[in-house]
Formats: sequence, structure tokens, C-alpha cells
Amino acid sequence: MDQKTTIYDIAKRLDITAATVSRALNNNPKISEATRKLVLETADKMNYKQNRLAQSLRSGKSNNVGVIVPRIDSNFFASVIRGIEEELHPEGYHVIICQTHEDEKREIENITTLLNAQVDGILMSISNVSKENDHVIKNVVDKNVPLIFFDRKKKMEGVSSVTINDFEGGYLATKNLIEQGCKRIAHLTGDQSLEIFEHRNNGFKKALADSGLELNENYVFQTKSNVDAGRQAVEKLLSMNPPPDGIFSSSDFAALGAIQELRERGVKIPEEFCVFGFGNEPFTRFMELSISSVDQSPLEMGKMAAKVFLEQINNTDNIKIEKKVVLTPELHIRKSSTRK
Amino acid sequence: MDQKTTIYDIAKRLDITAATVSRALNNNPKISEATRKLVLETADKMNYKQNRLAQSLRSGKSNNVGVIVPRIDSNFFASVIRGIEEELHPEGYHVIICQTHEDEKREIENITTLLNAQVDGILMSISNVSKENDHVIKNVVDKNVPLIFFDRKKKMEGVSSVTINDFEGGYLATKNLIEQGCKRIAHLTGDQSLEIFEHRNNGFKKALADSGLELNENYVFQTKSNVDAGRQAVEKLLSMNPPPDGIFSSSDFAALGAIQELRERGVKIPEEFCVFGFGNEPFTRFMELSISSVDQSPLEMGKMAAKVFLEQINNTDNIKIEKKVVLTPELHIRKSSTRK
DNA sequence: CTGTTAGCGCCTTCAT
DNA sequence: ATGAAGGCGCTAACAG
Repeated sequence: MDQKTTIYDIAKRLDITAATVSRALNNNPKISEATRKLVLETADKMNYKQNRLAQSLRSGKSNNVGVIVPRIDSNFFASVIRGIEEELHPEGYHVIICQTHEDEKREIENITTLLNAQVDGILMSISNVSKENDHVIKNVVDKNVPLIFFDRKKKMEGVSSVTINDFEGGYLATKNLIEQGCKRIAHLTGDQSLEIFEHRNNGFKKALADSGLELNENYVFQTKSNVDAGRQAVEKLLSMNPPPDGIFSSSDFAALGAIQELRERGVKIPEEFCVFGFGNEPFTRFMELSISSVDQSPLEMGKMAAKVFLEQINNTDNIKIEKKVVLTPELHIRKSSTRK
Repeated sequence: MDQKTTIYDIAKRLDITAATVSRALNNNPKISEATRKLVLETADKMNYKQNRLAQSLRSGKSNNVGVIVPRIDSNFFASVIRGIEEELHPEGYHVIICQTHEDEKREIENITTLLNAQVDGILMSISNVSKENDHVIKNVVDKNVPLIFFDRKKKMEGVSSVTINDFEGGYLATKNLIEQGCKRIAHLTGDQSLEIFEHRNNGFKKALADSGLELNENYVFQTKSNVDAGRQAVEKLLSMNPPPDGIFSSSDFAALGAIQELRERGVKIPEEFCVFGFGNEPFTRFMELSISSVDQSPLEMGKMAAKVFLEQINNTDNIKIEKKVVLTPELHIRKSSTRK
């Protein structure tokens, strides 16, 4: 049963030619209803399955898109991928997953193998913005393979992107803290070479400025996106004089760590100290002391990235489209930043 | 720049034949070192990329595997996929993701399109065990395409599987509750047609029996795997006379809902009531009242499923292997079931 | 409406 | 060590 039946097998059985079979199978109008029916029936009878590989080789379209993310086991990326898959599945595309683990070498390698596999497009969230991968990315653009960045983008000619308005997210989160009465607000940020963190940071600063609050540079530092980093940050912050009375963290995980450390040190949240996270990870709303956070609507982001890809692939004009979609972030204000 | 260079282009440039180029590129021993070097250099110069589609068509190997899951945006499935990807990436395989959303139609359709795409194997967690998909699954086996179930399996001839010992997980979790002094333990289970829930349920019963505790059938019922379901379950359970004093939930989400509802009703955890979940979702350890849970080592499971696939694909004998790997669950005992 | 031909890009016999 | 030829499975252009 290992043997696959091809259109030639069907043709032979029906004593017609493979081309006719192909036409019947593809609803080509130039064919008699009788033969079409006959072909379809025998195809079914012989358990014929179209070989998409051959089809792809011929058409130059693989019907596969590659998705490159730092890792898949984070709620954010998994949700984006879900969005992409749901949008692209009805269009007949398959989604190939690649992880980089923030390693640029892997990123470059993934792009290369995806191109070799003849994917029809690449959707990616870059790991970092060093120049190493510029060459390969330019290669994608030159080959006219649609490339779409989501969330973590870098500035590149001819590349579309879907992001949220990180500036606004940072701004609004900080504003919320200010409204709650926080006067000395700290900010935990990420790799400044990534636009998302830069923008959130800018939003943070603007909110302070707009409210006439002074920016204390000592209150702002770069942390990893994990619980321990948040704890360590609080350790340092509380040793300052004066210590801050609020944190806007660009990472929910760091926010969680911060909260844990604060509580262990007897600091009352939200009465004495407010915390605002970013990402709206599921756990932020599950906590007894639920954590305020900025939602990035990852599902929407994925769907949108897929839509931009579809637009691009269906763009018959020879004009290159460079589309920048910016989604609006949504604040989820919870207990960690709500004083009655 | 859209034009791709092929081995023919290289051949023409070097005034040799495509076959020679192919040999050089594939490290075929029957070729002079000089030509090999020459070919590799010009290939590089001409920015040649191997077309894996053509290669696949010729070899009958696509180097793609399909992974079918109910949904990707759950920590468990995302982690399994991560494991699969990490294990298969070094072997040159790409991972194609398909979601079913627990819909059998989608499941069947996904299997079919994956077969059409000539994947070299399918790794899946089935949605439910009705007979509908039996035919298609049998088709996969008949075609000698390696098929591996992970977590949610069904009994099928010739299909390998990787699961955890759900019975043991259920048994040990329940034992823990008993050791903490719980006398009337309830159980929230899932779709009984799925082996995982059946086995956890069996483990639960066995633990009760081994400890001489009576099984109250009213304490056992099927719930969805979400927070609300857990809350509703507690509502019903507390209205019973006598009410239970512990819950073993087959879902972390239901366990969370149960805890929320219990606390709102003033029931003290773990003093008056203990709760044990299943799945070890990230949030279970993040909570202030951390939730005890059974870990399913999804990363391990994914890697193991991938390894089984590799064994199968590299099995040159014509003997069909049917391997059943059962991983050992690990208890994470936390505050929700720890009385001092 | 159907058959013939050719080729997508690659690799592997078979010959030389 | 290299060339010639054929085919993986499919479809599109060209005939008729």
C-alpha cells in the first residue's frame, strides 16, 4: 500500500491522457462533464491524492509560510502563531515553525533553510537588531519573498510590519500609575536596541514629563524578562534614597518578581507601591493580587500579519508594498495598581 | 533578482554538466577535488540555493513533519512543540503546525492535507476518540508514514505513542491529599473517552481504595478545563452534605477556579480544604497560594515523540515498529495541599 | 474537448 | 572522473 497512485495511473486505467486527468481534477472548464465525473470517480476509487510537492515545483508556489520566533513556548508567541495559522489555513497555506532562541546564527540559518524550502513568505519577530542578519534579510526582499515583521521589528526597506503602539502602551501604563498617586516611578526595560523596549521607555518618559514629574535615571534599568530579574531590581530600588513608589515593567514576569520581592519585604501593594506590567500574560489576571498589564492582542497581531502577507502575495503589480500596521494597546487595570 | 540560479546555470558557466555540479554539491566521492572546489566557489559566487522542493520530489522525502494539536496557545502544547522542533531541527526537518480546535473535521482535513504535502511523519494529540477519523488514520499507517500520538492517544494498530503515566499521576496526587488528612476527596475529570482522563480517574480511585477511603460517586464529575468550570464545580460540591474537603482536578484551570470560589466562600486553603491540579501550568507556581500540580514534562514529551519518529523513519527493516513510551509524572507539591 | 510536448530543479543509473 | 538520459508528479502552451 506504500505505492502512491498518480494521475498517470488514472489515465492508464481510463485510457486517456494525464493532461486530461489533471484538467478534470483542477476544474478546468475545457473538459466534458462526462470525463470529469469519470475521472473524479476513479480517482476516488484508486485513493488518489494530489502530490503537492510536484504541484509546487511546477508552480513555484509551495503554499508554505515560515514563521520565525525566539521561542514558541511563550504565551505571546504561541498566540501570534495561532492567529497566523487561523488566518492562513483557509487560504491553503501551511505554517512552518522555527525557533531562534535569541541566537542570531539560528536566525540566519532558519531564514536560509526556509528560502531553500521555497516558502511563499516569512513572518518573523527578530531576536536582536545587530547587523549580522541584514544581508540575509536583504536576500529575502531581493527574492521578492514577502517578509513581515511582527512585534520585534527592525527598520528595513521593503519590509512590512505589524506592531502595537508600544509608546502609547508605555505612556498609558505610566499615566495610570501617576493617577494612582505614584510620585517616584521606576521603569524596568529590555534590550534598548529593540524598538519595542525603546518605545515603551519613551512612552514612560513622556508620561512623566507631561505630568511634571522628574525622571530619575537611577530608577530606570534594563532587566531580563523573568521573575528573578524583577526581584533583583526591587532589591536595588529599595536600597535607594528615596526609593520609588511604583514600577512600570516592560515584562510581566519581571513585574511578578518585583511584586513577590516587595511583599516579602513587607511593602503593601497597591497602598504603598503600585506595579504595572506589559504583555498581559495569563497569570497576571489569575493572581489573587491581579497584576495590571498592557495587552498586546497577540491573536490580532498574528491575524493581521497573515493578512498583510496575503495582500503582498496577491499583489500582482510590480510595485513593492511596505505596510506598517500599528495596533492599539489595551490597558488591563487590575489590583496591583488600583487604590480605592 | 527574482530569478533563481540552478545547477544548470552553474554548469553552463563552468562548461560542465549539471550532473557533475550535483555531484560536487552533494559530496559525491566520484569527483575530482579540483572540480568540486570550482563548483562550490562558483555556486557561492552565483548565490546558488538548493531547491528543496525539487530535491524532495525526486527523493520522495520532504523533510517536513506535521504536528497536529487542538490548539497551539496552551502552555502544554506549545512546550511539546518546542521539544519536537528542537529535536528535529538538527536533523534537518521542518515542523508544520496544524490546529484542530477539537474539531474532528479539521483533524481529518489536516491529516489529509499533510499527506498531500508529502510530510515524512505526523505527530499528533488527538481531539477525541470517535470513530470518524479511524479511516484517515489507517490511511496514514497504510502509507507507511510514521505516526506518533503524544499525550492524547487512541488505541490503534501500528501507531506509536508517547504519554505520561496518567494513572500514576492521579494516584500520587490523590495520595498526597490523603496524607494531608483529606477524608472526602472530590475529582474533577474530563472527557472520559480520552484515555488521559480515564487513567487519572482510575489512579484517583485506586488511591482512595488503597487508603480505605470510600468513593463517593457524587464527588466525581466531568468539567471543562477552564476557570469557570472549576468555580461551578465548587458551587455544587459545597451544597452537598457532607461537602468534600479536598479536590483532585485533572485540569489546573479548573483547580484555579475551584480555589477562587472556595476562598470567596470563606473556605480556608489548605487548612480546611486542599486542592491538587494537573498540568503544572506556569501560573500554578506563580500564585501567592501556589497550586500543587502534576507535571507532564511536555518538553521531554515532545523530544521523545520526535525521537520515536526518527527511529521509525530510519528503520530500514520492513518490520513495523509500534513503540509505547510512558514518561513518569512528577509531583509539584505546593501550598494548596500543604498543611504544616 | 483532448492529446502531445515540454519543463519545473534535482539526482542517479548507465555508459564512457 | 564526467556526460547523457530519464524520471520524480504535475500542469500549461500549443495543436488539432
